[in-house]
Amino acid sequence: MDTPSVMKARNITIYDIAREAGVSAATVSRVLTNNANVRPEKRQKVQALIEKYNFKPNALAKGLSDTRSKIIGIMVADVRNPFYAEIFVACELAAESAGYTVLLCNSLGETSREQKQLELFHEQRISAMIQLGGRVDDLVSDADYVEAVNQLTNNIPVVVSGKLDGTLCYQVEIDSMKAMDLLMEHLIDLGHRRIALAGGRLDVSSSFQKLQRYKQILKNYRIDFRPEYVIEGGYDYQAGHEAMERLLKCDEIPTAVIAINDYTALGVMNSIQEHGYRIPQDIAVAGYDNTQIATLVHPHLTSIDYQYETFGKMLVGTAVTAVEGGEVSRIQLVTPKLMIRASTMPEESAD
Amino acid sequence: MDTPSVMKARNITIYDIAREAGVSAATVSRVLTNNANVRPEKRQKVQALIEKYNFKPNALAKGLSDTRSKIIGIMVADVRNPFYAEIFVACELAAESAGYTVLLCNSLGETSREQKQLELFHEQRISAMIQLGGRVDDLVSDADYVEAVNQLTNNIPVVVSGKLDGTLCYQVEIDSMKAMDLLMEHLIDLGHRRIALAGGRLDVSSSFQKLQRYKQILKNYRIDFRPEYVIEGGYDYQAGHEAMERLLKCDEIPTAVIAINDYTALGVMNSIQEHGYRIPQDIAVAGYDNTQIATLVHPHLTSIDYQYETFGKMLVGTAVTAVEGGEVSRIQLVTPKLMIRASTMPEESAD
DNA sequence: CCTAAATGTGAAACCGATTGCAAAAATGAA
DNA sequence: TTCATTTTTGCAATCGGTTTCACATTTAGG
Repeated sequence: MDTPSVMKARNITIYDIAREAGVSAATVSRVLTNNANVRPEKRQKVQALIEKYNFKPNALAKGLSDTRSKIIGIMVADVRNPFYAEIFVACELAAESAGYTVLLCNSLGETSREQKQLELFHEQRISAMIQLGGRVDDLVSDADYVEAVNQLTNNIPVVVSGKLDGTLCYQVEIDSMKAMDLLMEHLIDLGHRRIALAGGRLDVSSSFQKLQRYKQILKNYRIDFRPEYVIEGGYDYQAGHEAMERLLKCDEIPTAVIAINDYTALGVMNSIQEHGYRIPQDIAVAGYDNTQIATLVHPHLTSIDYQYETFGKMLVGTAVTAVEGGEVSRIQLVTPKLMIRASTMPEESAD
Repeated sequence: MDTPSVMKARNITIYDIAREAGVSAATVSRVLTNNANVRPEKRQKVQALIEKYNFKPNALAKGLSDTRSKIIGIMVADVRNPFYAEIFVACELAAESAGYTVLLCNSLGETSREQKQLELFHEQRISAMIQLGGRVDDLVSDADYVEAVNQLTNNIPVVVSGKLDGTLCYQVEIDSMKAMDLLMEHLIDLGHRRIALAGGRLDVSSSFQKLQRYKQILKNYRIDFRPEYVIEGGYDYQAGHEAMERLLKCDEIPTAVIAINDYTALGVMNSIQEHGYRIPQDIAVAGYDNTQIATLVHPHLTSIDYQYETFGKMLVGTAVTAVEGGEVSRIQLVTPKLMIRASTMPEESAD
């Protein structure tokens, strides 16, 4: 079945424009890059033709000649997690205004995929890489992976959120100490003294840090640390539900629970409600990430907002500045914000 | 501050390999592309050097020489919507095994962004485009946009889900008739006769189709259509909540509500529960999309599963086949599946 | 009016792969 | 051994831009 009418049109090139304008390709290039000096009349003529043919310079050719594509590779654990989706969109917007394109990859928690994605980035000759979650957040880094990332940092800037020891990465971190401070102070101000933590694996650096700070704050307020109030687990709904089931079996049930993220918090909340307790009157609940879920549940969930827009700008800004040879500090912090909602504030629950 | 030790290493090329192996670049290329006939000993030697230097062919150069990058551009309305996130991941996996890379863009519902993304895709010389949501799902297509897409379809295959009249796009659709059938039959089997629809805008083709089918089924079962049971609105939590508030004011309150998606269903559920009604004993609720939310809420939500893996495979498969000159039918359907959970089945609520 | 400095322009090299073509080498048959 | 094949191989062109460099043309200054 032939389709004569649907003939593929060859993409028009800088030479086509040059020929018709009666100038050289170099001149067209100068018009494109804007900065060089071209006689106004010629510039006009060329620009008119560019419009006329809807000419768009070939990014491949451009990338080939300056040995890098203007693409920033972003690797996240899983974009189906709203936390990463928020960050991705923030990065996309930031990259767009800097004239870069972003390439998203999901590592899906598999080291083999992570390695493969690195190769793919290499093939695409990306300008910089941003990585969040996955390997970079493990407390003990995988030697092979560190090696691969190191090789990458020799060629391009790599920006990570999370620790990746032994590499020359730039770090943009959420100030998780500060986040824990905000939550704990909020709860302690409300009179809570029996505060539990639910979910999170301690071999993940961000979760580990949260626990450290939690202990520190208890000490500052001269509140005894109770090991039975720290329930390790995963990062999903189930983890929260299971954690709460165990907490409800404690001799003294906690009066407040901080979950590792909003999904986990939801599990905690459902467990509480199933047992007939009220939130926040009997038990207050708070989460992390301030995803859409926080305002979808009942009561609305107090959560830590990660300032995605700012975060995205800093990630991409760091990458771009480094690519273009500017000075950027190796490590930067984003200050989180506490979003107080009905799950910790009884008087606000009449929403 | 100079960093002498962090000298950027030039990427090694096919020529470097060729020189050291004592062969021509063409031979290395043949080894790379595998298919040509190269003497085994030379092939060995070349392959060893490729390993040794961790050489990865430059995708830009490759793309330049065959005038297309092996990239599939995917444009979705907003990846923060779990529905699109699921599809994206499915497409990513499918593309990966076909040897393609996917480039994700969010139109965020702005026509101007959509147009700009199209230009960006053009510059990147992508092999194919997949579009979901946004303009392509409007019942009345925007003339400028159709023109732009048409121009694209002259050069590369465009696969859409949703109607985009007046273009030569390939269509991969969820069988939304079938989806409505499944939901309605399920509810009617359970004895429901007063079934309402919540959320969705009727200028969006998928929503419009759902309504058409809904009416048809009512007619088949000789159930009267009640206009007050169809509450138009958005696609978020709020829309569901507001819709239910209105439905609760009807003379005869519906005994079942079908929401336009899971978020909206959640709004409906919360409204019902706030008014002291029980789900599903007093009012049954069902949603669309079968996102993670469906099993996070209480009771778990009956929803339509879009078979993301299959869907992604078909989208990418169509794109790839078309790119490579194979035959694909212009329009294909994915059959959805009903996920029955506690929000419609009282006996299953003891989960 | 003549030179010096500033500006505008094109030819050609280059970026790193693929590929058609022809030469060279290996193979086989006579 | 020789000639006809078949298999391997390398040369050189191509893809579509950017950039350098040298030359041409203005413009300004004395």
